[in-house]
Amino acid sequence: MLHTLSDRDPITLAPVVRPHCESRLLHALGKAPDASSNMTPPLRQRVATGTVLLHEGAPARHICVVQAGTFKSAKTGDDGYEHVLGFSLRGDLLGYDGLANGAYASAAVALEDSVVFTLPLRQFETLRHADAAFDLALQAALSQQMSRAIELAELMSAVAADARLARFLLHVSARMAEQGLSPRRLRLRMNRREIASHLGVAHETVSRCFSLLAERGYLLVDNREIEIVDMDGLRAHAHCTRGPAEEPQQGADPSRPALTRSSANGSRSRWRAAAAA
Amino acid sequence: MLHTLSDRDPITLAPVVRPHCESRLLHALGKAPDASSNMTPPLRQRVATGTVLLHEGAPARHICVVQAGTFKSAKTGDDGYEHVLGFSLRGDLLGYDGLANGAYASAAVALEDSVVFTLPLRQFETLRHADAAFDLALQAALSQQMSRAIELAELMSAVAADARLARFLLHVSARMAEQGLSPRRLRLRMNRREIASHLGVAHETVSRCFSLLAERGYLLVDNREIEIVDMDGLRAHAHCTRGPAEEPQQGADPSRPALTRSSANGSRSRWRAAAAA
DNA sequence: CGTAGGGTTGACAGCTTTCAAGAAGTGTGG
DNA sequence: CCACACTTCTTGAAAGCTGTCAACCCTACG
Repeated sequence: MLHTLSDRDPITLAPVVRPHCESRLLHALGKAPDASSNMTPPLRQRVATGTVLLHEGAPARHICVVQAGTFKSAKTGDDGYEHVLGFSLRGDLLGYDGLANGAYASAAVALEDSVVFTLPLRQFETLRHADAAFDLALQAALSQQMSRAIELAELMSAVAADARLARFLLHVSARMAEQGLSPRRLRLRMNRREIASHLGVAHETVSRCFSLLAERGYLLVDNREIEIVDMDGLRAHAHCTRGPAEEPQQGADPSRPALTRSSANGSRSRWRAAAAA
Repeated sequence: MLHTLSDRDPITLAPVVRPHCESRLLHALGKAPDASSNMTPPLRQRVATGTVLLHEGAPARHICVVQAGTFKSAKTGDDGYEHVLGFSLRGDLLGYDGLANGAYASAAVALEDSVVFTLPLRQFETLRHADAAFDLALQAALSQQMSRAIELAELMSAVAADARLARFLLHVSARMAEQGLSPRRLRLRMNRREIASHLGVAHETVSRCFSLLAERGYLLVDNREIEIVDMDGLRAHAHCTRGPAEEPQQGADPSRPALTRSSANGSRSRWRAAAAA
């Protein structure tokens, strides 16, 4: 169930070359399209769930921009442990870490069916010098990426596991909002183990923290479907550097009965939140 | 004891404008100097220990390149907790995270008397387009920075505190080696609290881990003077994702008596390592 | 229908944090 | 030069949280 793209032939699944792709690339990078597309258009490439788009350690020959979908960036240690560095959405660059050493420093794996623009490095350089708009968009994307790296470093810093998870969810929520989606209803593309690896905790702990945040009344949890019902509460919980968020009054708020036990019964009430008892 | 540079007048301490500074900048960025310096030279600026070179949240008007010395990048939370994001040495860029949002995402503070090149953003853009060598050097530095960010994210990931410290020391060692300095004798420019913040642990834990690594015979520790005496052992200790490095035989190796108790007696034997008892 | 993978929860050992105190280093002023 | 204050570093003890091991439920899939 895990496809891989050969390094020699990175366009394996469904290469679709379209006119005006460059404008779309610029759009994906967050800039208004530029009419001066006199370059050969970049390749638009579909990537199926589970596909390894970039292999860690492989010679870096391409730079990719996520146009749709979700990727995880991961690095596998000598002991086989996979460390998830981050998740990439529309507009994010993949493979840029390969410029320095000529080889990708991390792998990129599609977590859902996705679409990327693929630029050979040579074309990448050419584009940068020929198209000012592209260069600016790139520059901005890079800087953004850098701030995001900082933000994510903060996420993993000296806090309790539940606060980390809260920050992670707020981060995801913010990115959803950036793309015009609902910041409250999240559909996580990654499993618990990947979240755990990203946050630097055990996957069981992630599970427990989801339960805790649900108990507190901040979330409704149904597997990967998350609904944030108390954004401020979640934010408060995320802010506490240490300790359980300065005495949350009582364990569970009686005024907010909230549902419990995932998938107890049918249709819509599969949410997990707090035990009424 | 904490100087700050005004945002309006960033050249406060000892502005020294020299000819051919651009070549030196390129050199600092890791590239061979280019003879075609027809630009106004960037400003070379001395920064005293403790000076805040870039203020978090301040409008981003400059990009700096570290020419000599050490800086810490830090972000202060709403609760006043300072999170140390990383340490910057010669060739590293400071302030690049400000390009995206127009304001610096993190502060940069000198940990020792240092020297930086300061480029106004406008000049920065001009330089990039006019000087291909500069642009390439910048690109490489950015990519390097990105890989470094990944590396550091790895450092903080799901491992025990002692392994984190081991990784951190190996990281510092490698950077020292990059600059032609000894990879074994390290002179840390940051205090325990800053290391702790960077690693995401309590500063007491850092202290204890130093003691542990010294006990194991990997290090000699005298405050901020560190000597790595068993690089392979340290590396092995850093590699273990979890657990105390698969049974280190016994607590202390009798064949390596090693010194103990810092500053017990005079001259050179102030190293701390293992209790002989 | 059986298997495999994902998610949740419990129990316990272990590590880390926190609180507290002491030792050592640094800088200032008398 | 010494005393003093302040910061940094180290160490101890107790409490808390997290990791590990294990079991269970559910869904997807062959």
